[in-house]
Amino acid sequence: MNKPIRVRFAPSPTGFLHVGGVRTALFNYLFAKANGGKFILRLEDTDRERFVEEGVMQIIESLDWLGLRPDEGVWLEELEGEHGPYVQSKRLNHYSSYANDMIKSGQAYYSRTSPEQLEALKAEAVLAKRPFVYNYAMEPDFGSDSDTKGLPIRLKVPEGSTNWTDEVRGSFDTKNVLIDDFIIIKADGYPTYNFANVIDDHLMNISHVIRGDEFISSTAKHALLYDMLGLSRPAWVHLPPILGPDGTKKLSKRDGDVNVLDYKAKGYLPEALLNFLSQLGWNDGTTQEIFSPEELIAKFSIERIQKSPAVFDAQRLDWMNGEYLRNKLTEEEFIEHIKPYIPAGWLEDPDYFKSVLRLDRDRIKRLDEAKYIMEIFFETPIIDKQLLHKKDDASTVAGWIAKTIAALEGNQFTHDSIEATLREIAAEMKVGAGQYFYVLRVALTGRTEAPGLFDIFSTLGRDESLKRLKAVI
RNA sequence: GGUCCCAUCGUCUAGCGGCUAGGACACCGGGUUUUCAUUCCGGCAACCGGAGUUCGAUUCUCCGUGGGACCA
Repeated sequence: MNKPIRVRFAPSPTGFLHVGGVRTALFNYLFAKANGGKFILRLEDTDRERFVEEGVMQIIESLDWLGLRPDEGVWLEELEGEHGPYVQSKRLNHYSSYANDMIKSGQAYYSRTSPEQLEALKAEAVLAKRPFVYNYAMEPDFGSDSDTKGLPIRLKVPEGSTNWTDEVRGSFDTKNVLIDDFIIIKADGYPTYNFANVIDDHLMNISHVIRGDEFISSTAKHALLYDMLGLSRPAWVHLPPILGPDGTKKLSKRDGDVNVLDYKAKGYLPEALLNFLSQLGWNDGTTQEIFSPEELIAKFSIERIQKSPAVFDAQRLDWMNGEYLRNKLTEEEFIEHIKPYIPAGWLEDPDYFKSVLRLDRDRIKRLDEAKYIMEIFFETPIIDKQLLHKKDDASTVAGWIAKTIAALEGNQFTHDSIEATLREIAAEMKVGAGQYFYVLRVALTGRTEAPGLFDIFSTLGRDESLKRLKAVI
């Protein structure tokens, strides 16, 4: 009785995979894995005008980075499966075969309305303030002309109504008079989205259609198609939209909803991004915030998918990424992750690199920040004199630094010995530690934010530290 | 213009008739620290409005308002 669980992610390669698409892919993936089902990747490329060649590889690369590997369908090489091909442009024979059958049975027809006539009909409807719903009665009389070449095929929508159930929103009931005789095969011979989608989901044995809620309004058409073809319907699961930061419109490019590979470039971990996205429109009902991919699979359920939209909050993503960076990686793993973001030369002395990393690791929220944060330990900083003399005049500062150099020459140069010496000097000069240490920090790093001062000294070592101090006086 | 969907802190959300409406991000204080970050403690902050149902509504129903999606 129960159909095997088979879900698909079916993007159109019209651009790059973006955040909304990833969330859809993720929920499909989680549902499949949670139920021992199959996750299928299908490409909907019948919109030839908007097709982007690189789009296909970008989608695969993105899913691969995220670890959302399909069980079946389009992939780098090896995948595919018994229901292929998984690219719609290679499945044209299926669509025309179904369409022809529907014409024979009178469920569909070749439409002879010209674009001009169509426009006129629309204008008429607008003028009469009536919704425009195309139907068979509007077809022009074509007499004995039986040439059907280059004509689009329309569905002949029957009377009655179509109802269907969404697993998260409940049932919908649409009067068929509101559904127009939509085109199923375009004049160029390609199927429309609505048609190809249904045929493929049927042929590929899809049990659950999990997709964005922008498809709710076309689902009645899909349900109708299944019924007319006598096919059993899948379960529909529509996901709430992800809105941009101001909450008034869908997340767009302007809000950072760009190629997900940009998130990789910026140094987000895939686990963190998935964790974050999993909470947009779903939660497990507890106060848990951090979920490993395995936990998500174990806990995911359609019942807990939200109805209301979610706003994409980049700050929360940054926080979560920081959590992963700090707590979910071993030192070795962290180093592996950070490599692409830093100069290779920094790793020449692994022990030194590790000692720097231990000071800076908790400060890194995104891997692309690592270079800036760590570079003070690998490159001679440029000192802004204005910054150096911000709190005290140049001669005072020079005096402090000279004294510091002298005192540190013979120091053992451990964190504690440096601290003892510097505090002694501060007391001796009757200068506040905050003021004095500020100057040393700037002299050493060129910055006002950095790790602890004594850690900087001891990590840099005596030679480098003194060299930097001497350079500013 | 038509059809449909949604509605708890600024944001992600818990709640499924009776709670001081909970957690997290952000923000603001304070401790730790020489600074930023980390960390710990504390604080600010929400049930869109109006009817109805009910002994009792954040929760159920209806209307309104607001936001969104699709089609045109």
